[in-house]
Amino acid sequence: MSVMKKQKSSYHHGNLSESLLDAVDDIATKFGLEAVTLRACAKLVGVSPSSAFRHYADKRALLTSFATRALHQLTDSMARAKTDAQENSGDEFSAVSLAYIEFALAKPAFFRAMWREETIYVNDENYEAAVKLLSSFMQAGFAATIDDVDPNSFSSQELLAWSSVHGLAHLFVEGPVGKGMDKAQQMEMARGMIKSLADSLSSVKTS
Amino acid sequence: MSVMKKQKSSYHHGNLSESLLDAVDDIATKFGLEAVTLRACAKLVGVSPSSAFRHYADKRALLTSFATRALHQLTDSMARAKTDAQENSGDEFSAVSLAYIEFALAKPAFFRAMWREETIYVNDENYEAAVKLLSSFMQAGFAATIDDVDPNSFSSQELLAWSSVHGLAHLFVEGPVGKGMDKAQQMEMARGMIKSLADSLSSVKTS
DNA sequence: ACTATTATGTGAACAGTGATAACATTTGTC
DNA sequence: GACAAATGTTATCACTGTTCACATAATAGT
Repeated sequence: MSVMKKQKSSYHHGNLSESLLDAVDDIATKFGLEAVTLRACAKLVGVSPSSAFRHYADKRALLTSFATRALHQLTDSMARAKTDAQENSGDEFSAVSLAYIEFALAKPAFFRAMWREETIYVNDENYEAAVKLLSSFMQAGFAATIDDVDPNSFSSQELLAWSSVHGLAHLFVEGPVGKGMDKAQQMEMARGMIKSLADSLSSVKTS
Repeated sequence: MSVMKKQKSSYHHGNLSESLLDAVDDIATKFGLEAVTLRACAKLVGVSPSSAFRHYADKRALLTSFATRALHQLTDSMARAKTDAQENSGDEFSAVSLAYIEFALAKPAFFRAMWREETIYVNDENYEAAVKLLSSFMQAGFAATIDDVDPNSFSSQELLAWSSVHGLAHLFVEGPVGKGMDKAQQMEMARGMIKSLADSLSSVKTS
């Protein structure tokens, strides 16, 4: 749907830069990130291959935009989980962590695209802002200031929290963990790990 | 050195399959994993591009072998750290964990190559065996049986340990954590997180 | 309303990529 | 020494990202 080519003028597309991102989305979802090719995206949108360069300096810039969008999707999902937990008086930290892992399982190609230094421009300001916003949510359970989060000033506990949640997500997506399992089993595994994490963090806190 | 072309017969190379892995090593180290191209490897070894296909079914098979070798290098490094800790009566678990992260920082391209489902054959038996061996070392601090480690039967605490160490390594290599820091600072950060991890695990254990 | 300028899309090319197949050379075996 | 298997080469293929000259459309200035 979102990738449909505009029929109006049949020359100017009208919204190509965004539609190309949708095409990356489609192809990455269906055939994996390695299958994302500039020509395939252009064909899917119904446009000539070279037209992409009017909107993105190169393929890497396109993938950077896609990664940025994926980061925002993940952050939105975490934000939803957080407010849900607040309303239902659940554990915010667990809810946010589970959302992180659930996203990786649901959209593995997106998760891969987010963290790939060699294929995106990690110094792009939008990308950096998206990462910063995301990382702030992993500090949410620690009453940190949401604004102005510096990935280098994480406390040991906060770093442990992000690392473990991120690490499990990555081991699910790229590694051997939970390989033959279905999503429900994997999420059960994640719940177990997060429980251990939350228990240990609180026990450290109160000690 | 290790990539040098044999001058003896000048037709048959003698040890091409291994030398190609050395070439991947060299190029990945110097120019990153994305720069690893079949032709570049062949040229470095001093051989025609198509000769690689006598030893590897395709590029993905070559990268799988390389990933497997990298996994063994990491495992060796962890094993060394473990025996060192034993001899010096240090903390085995911390030593092994630090070796994991140190490897990722020293050889980021190798670490990337290890965990990339779309560019290697994750069901290759040698790769699977190497992963299994590696994962067993992350259970080392928990007095688990070293043999016959099943990545799906990790306890919550064991999973937390592997996930957090792996996650931090990955956030260092592909993510925003420790970006402007030098290796010493990054390792200090890692020590902090591992300390938090070890503390919390032991506090859970004894509670 | 008409034109000039800018924005956007096209077509044809380029070098570099993984891969294949027919051919060449060496090594090993009887 | 002949023959077969293993190993390396050459030529070629389709496909990739990218560029450049050109075509078309949208917009601004008068």
